[in-house]
Amino acid sequence: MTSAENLVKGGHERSSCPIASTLDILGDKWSLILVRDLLTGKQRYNQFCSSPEGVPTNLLAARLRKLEAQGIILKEPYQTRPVRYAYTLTPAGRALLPVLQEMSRWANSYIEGTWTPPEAFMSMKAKV
Amino acid sequence: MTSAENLVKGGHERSSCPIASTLDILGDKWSLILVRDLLTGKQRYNQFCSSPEGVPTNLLAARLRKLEAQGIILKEPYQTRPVRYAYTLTPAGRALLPVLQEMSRWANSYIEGTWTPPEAFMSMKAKV
DNA sequence: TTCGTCACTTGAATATCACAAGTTACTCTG
DNA sequence: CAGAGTAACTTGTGATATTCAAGTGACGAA
Repeated sequence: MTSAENLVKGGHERSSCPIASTLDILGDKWSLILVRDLLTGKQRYNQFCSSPEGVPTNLLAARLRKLEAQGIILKEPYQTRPVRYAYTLTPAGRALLPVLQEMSRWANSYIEGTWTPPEAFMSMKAKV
Repeated sequence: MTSAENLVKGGHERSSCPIASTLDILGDKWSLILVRDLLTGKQRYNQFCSSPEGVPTNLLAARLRKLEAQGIILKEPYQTRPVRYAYTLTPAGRALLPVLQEMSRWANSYIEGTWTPPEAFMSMKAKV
């Protein structure tokens, strides 16, 4: 059972369709890229910046803010002096793993030239 | 094995990551809504228009064109006088079913108020 | 004191979006 | 045959979002 504090905060959904609602929250070019990076161990602003897709830094900041507000990621300082932040996935964020795995499977089958993710990623189980 | 004619035509991908490549093709607010409608039996322009999300007609036309160009959907006249068109999914399009199923599962667990899709949809197998 | 790094902001140009209205081709009704 | 209706779009306009480049502030190291 999913308790209330694990729920994502949607804004103004277009409909109650689960697919449409998911897209309202994650349906853009960058959000799921960030979730991918977080699932594969990246935690810091600079690490996201240096992913091969090259997210513009203002969009990165905006997306991180939005995903945090929605309860998909968590921002915490992991040191003071100077203060540095680590971003991590909430249970809701980690639960997106199967979506990304299916996307990978699809791309590997239907888009030429996509690399196959590490076996570790494809066989990973979301521990929520 | 997937033969060449079943492959999707990506434009200029940001990277060879299968997730990023998928998002380059489908990472917007409307494309997967259309795939959902097609998977659930809708075939015509007006039917897409009347989905509860209310896609603007200019975007609908643009997305249909794009998805057709990418090889995810097929546009065929199903009658002449007057000519009327039916849109259907290609094998690549049908293969997106598991992605949508996982999105539904995620939304049902983590977004409050989403309706659960018909059992028929959730247990459907993509016959590619 | 100057340099570099991290984590962002700001600004300007461009692209995309939503909303409303119009168009074309045809059929159907009276 | 005039007028209304429907399907499948297209066009125009203003708002919003995205990209690209550059700048900022806090700190730490040399």
